[in-house]
Amino acid sequence: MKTVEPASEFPVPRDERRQHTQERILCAARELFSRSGYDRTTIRAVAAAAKVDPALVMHYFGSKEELFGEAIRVDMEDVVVGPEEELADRLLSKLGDKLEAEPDAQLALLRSMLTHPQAAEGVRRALARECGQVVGSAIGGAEGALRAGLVSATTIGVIVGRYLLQLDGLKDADPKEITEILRPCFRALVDHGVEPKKTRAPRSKRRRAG
Amino acid sequence: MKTVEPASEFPVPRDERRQHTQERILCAARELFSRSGYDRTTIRAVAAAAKVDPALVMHYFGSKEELFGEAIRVDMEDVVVGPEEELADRLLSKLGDKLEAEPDAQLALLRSMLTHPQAAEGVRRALARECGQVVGSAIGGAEGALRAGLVSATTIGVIVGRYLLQLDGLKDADPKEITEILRPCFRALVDHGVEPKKTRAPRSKRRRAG
DNA sequence: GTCTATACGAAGATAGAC
DNA sequence: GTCTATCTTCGTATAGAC
Repeated sequence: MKTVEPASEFPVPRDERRQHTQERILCAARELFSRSGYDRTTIRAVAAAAKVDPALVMHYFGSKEELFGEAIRVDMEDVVVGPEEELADRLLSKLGDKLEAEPDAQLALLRSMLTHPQAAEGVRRALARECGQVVGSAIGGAEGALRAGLVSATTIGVIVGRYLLQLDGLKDADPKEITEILRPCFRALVDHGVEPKKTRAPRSKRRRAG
Repeated sequence: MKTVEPASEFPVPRDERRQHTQERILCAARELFSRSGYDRTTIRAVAAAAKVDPALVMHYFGSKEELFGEAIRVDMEDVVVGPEEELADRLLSKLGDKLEAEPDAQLALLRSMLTHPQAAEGVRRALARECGQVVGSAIGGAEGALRAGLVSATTIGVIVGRYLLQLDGLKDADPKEITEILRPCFRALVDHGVEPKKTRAPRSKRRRAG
């Protein structure tokens, strides 16, 4: 099979074509990986979806693992810092973004996170980066880490529940409404030792530090 | 390979042996399915772990799919009902049980829920059964379903984060502490239209029904 | 650079000996 | 009832023609 080309009208730069082809393969790979997970996605299927030869996929990416590695690479360089008492809202806002966007790139990662070690590691890293700020706001380090873990767990649970498990009340819900309902939860998880401002004190009894 | 037997001292009832062997296979299957997921678990590996011949596994269970179906079957007949204002605590209590127990049977189901449709359906059903009570407590049906979905998502997120993803602050945490920190979250999610008793009113503005 | 053909291995499933 | 041997299919990966 040959890549569709307009016979030979005028010379398209090879590098451009090549890059375009690679991108199409990657796009197809993301699509299939995100839909079926790593194991059930075959090189052949990716090649077919990208309208190229299977061997070409191997030629470009070397192996299925490397293709997967490229497909799940998602640049996450947008950790916004800010006042501590707004941390919960910042995290919620980021969750809201993901709920609006249907993050196709991230779904490939999430779909395989339970069965593919590399994907699991990627998720752990992404979560640690995003929710890591929660740790610092703790009184004792251990509880801070736990709270960060719970924020991570909630975030993952919502995205997985919506896009992957497609839970009934969640899959068609309005992202705005989701984040609004979750706001008290995030605040309760994040704002513990922090002085309450417009939010009421989340807990009645204090916990000992350490 | 033969199943280890004491030469032939006295006749062990065949049905008993058979049942015992089946149980050993199922146990090995659960172990492997929960560790590696459906796709990466092979009949051969299950047979080896159970110290039986691969063909015997097929003989007993018919196919890999059916074996999986048996392995993930977990009787969940313990939906406790009770006063509505304690619903959040009941749900938390059940979550606490799962966090204490390391539910080996359920992990097989959870591990494959993102890549195996049958497992996904099983999880959806289990969650709906457990968290379905939340729906009824809503003012408008849609928001109730959403809240039930969010409780489900949180629950799944915590268990997945602890046992499967093994998130740092979560994997070694004390279950008691986890549920205590989550309590305000569950209350905020569940107790919305409900008259607050010992818990403060979770929201200030009312929502229109329908 | 692109594609055809194929090697190589592994897995699920089956047939039939004992 | 239990196990050996094998069939079939399908996956990744490679070698080499054009």
